[in-house]
Amino acid sequence: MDNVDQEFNNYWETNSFLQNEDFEYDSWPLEEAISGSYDSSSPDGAASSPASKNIVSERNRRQKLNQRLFALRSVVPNITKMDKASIIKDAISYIQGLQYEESKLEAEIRELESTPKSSLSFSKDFDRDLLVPVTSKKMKQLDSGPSRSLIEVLEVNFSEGNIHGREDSGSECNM
Amino acid sequence: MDNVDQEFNNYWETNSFLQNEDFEYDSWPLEEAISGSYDSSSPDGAASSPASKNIVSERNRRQKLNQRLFALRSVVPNITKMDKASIIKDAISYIQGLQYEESKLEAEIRELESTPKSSLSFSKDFDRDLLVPVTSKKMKQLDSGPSRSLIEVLEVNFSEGNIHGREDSGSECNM
DNA sequence: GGTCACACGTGAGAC
DNA sequence: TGTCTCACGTGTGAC
Repeated sequence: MDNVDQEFNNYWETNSFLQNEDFEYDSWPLEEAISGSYDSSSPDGAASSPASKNIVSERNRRQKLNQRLFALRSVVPNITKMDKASIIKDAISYIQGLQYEESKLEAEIRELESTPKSSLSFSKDFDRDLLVPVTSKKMKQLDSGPSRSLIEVLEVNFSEGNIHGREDSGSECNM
Repeated sequence: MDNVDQEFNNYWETNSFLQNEDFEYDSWPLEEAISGSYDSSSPDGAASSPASKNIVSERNRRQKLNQRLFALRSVVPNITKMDKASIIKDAISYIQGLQYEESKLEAEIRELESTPKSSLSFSKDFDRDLLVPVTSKKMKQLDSGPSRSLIEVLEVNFSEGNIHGREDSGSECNM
């Protein structure tokens, strides 16, 4: 069922070639994580390469975007393809399905909490059976488990500490 | 704090496309409307499409990806920044928030349907206020919910190269 | 021998 | 001043 992942692992070049074990100074603006296979060859003494810095910065940005994309992929339960566009497409479908279902659940709760207990059980069961088989009638398919991937994230959290914290300018978690 | 509220319409170049608010973004037509006056001056006699075809194809792909990204942006209610990485970040946060909230609502419904009416309303309201303060459709943001730091953890996980897809193994422990 | 999808480096533009 | 983000074209590898 998850053979998609290995396929994915072959498909994209899996640019995981960055050693991330550089817990360094608390401000991490940008660090070149890739071992430079090309020489700088700028004999300017304290030569911070003018153009090479841009290159590594760009590469870093690109990598960040890919990581985000992977994170998005892992959050969406059913991904069909690994195309960087299909990932976003599935994510959109999934979001819309969740929104739809959530509004429906909310309406159901609202109705259910303000209902005389006579007709309560009837309408409840009806609605619930209606939306269990598939998420919505407009979607093609989506929605496996409602909240399973969050657990996966949690278990990732066990194995690994937080490293990247950049660009997430000041927002404190409230929990 | 972090509110960098600017006019974001000028940031990216062309945001004209992207229809809104109807589902079904699928299978859009691909068209090329660029000025194809690139002469590659191929030394070969037959100048069919030596490299220019690749160029237009690549450009088309890039445009498709941007379009998907805009679509993703439009379905996420609260977008902080327009950075192509922040869009995905907010989308992930939103998805996780929706998943969490949806499971919560589901549990609530389940509890509510199999509960005598006496203690029903009490526990319901309690649960709702406790962990979903912004449940309604007018929620201010559920971005900065419990799932903010999880994205970073995921990113760390990906950048480490642990992309084997082991993450999808079903585990049902619910917090 | 084609297309598809990708990463890469580079110039431009916006802060 | 520099830094950041972007689109672009090009080469490569996988179907």
